[in-house]
Amino acid sequence: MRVRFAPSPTGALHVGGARTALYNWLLAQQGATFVLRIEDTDRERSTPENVEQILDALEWLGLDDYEKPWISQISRRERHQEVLRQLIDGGHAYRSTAAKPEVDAYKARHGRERGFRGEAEAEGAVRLRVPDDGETVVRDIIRGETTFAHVHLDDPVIARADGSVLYNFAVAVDDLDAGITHVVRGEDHLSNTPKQLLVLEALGEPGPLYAHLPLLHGPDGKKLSKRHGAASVQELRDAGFLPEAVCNYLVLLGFGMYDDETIVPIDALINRFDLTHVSKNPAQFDERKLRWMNGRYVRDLSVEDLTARLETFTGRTGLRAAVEISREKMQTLADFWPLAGFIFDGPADDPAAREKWLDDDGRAVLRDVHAALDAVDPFTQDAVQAALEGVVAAREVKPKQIFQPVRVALAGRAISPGIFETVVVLGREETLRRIDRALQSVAKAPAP
RNA sequence: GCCGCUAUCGUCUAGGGGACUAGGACGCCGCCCUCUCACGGCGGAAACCGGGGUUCGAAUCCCCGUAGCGGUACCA
Repeated sequence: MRVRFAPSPTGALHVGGARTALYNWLLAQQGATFVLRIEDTDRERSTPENVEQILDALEWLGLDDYEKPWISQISRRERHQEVLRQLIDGGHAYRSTAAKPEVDAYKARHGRERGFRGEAEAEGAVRLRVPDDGETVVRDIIRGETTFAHVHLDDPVIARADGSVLYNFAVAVDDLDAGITHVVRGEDHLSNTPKQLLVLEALGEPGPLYAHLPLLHGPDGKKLSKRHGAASVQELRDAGFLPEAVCNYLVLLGFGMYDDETIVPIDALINRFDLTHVSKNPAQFDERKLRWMNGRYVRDLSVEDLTARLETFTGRTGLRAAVEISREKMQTLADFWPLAGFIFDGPADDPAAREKWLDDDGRAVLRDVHAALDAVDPFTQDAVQAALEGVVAAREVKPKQIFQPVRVALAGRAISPGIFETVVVLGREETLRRIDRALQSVAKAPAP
């Protein structure tokens, strides 16, 4: 069994493409040979930058154990010309100058549902001759057999007038030469499959087995694109998602497990994945569910691992202590800095929080807390907690009345990791300094 | 227009003639936990597109409609 992933040469890897790659990769883990080929027959759009982006995305996802990738247009020109000549000489294809107007005129005469048939000419583009009778059957593991009657099919153009070949021709010949047995790709290719099969048939070749995956849609039900937010793997990475969560989510988006598990690591998926259980209907990409799933994966990471990833993501170092007290509150890596950045960069500026919690009562509380923490020794979490709870008891108020002013003094906002943990991570000196500063800044603020 | 694919809670899905009072997950609502935000726990609302068949029996099989999506390029 040989499978291949043949993405467009257009830079960023679309999440739909990522899912296709994932399914191919899963098949490879089950024993298939996995081939990667950039399919580019359109004036070499496969720039080194574009190819690198695709390869990077696959590497990030951990799907990079394919056979050495190759680019169709660049390496296959001569072979394509050879097959083209073979088809023309054999009477399976012909040159024709007929374009859109001629095709429309033909259909006006013979009926809208009749496929275009042209006459052989001395020059022009190359069209494949489709038999008038019969049908081409696409054998698909996911959908069963789909039949296309030849009468409805136009003689497809397989090469331009300048001799450069077109996708439906190139992909058929490339798959044939690469010995591909199973083609797993998006459903958008289903309607063009008979053209590819017809090329193969003219060559006397049987054609592979297909598995056309349902398309991915955005929240509005339309094909997923940039305007839906993160539509590419690189955007997902930049948004702070973990590759293992993205893989888990993508596999299950369109693939139903027999049991009811949702969080299934990619390794566990290898044994259970089965093309016959891939869903037939298009799926909407739901970023909220991905966020939830990503949170689960974040919490399963060790503190060391999570710290390393966050240091790469933020470009900062020395994050470990802050990570340890924040990990329960993150869904994505991008959530970390807004939550814990104050530990490193000083309090945030949230006027509403200051106004609410640093009023006269709040300042009185801060003075008590300052005194209490000043006396704590050793400065451990238990001791800090006892000291702060002592203030709560002494003032006979709800814990929140004490903890929130402290939180705002330290973090500058009403949301932060646990207050005892935060105080300990900041240390006595920094904590007291921030409380002093909060008292001063409030005192200096002009009275309303 | 023509050709094709698809159709279960808002979303992802389980379901392959009786086990369906249609199960799980995200999201949503309520309660609990609680120093904020989260996490976690418990509970709840929420679906078989419509119409005909086949059958003792249909979410499941067939047909027709409808809707959504895709293809229809000298794009990939």
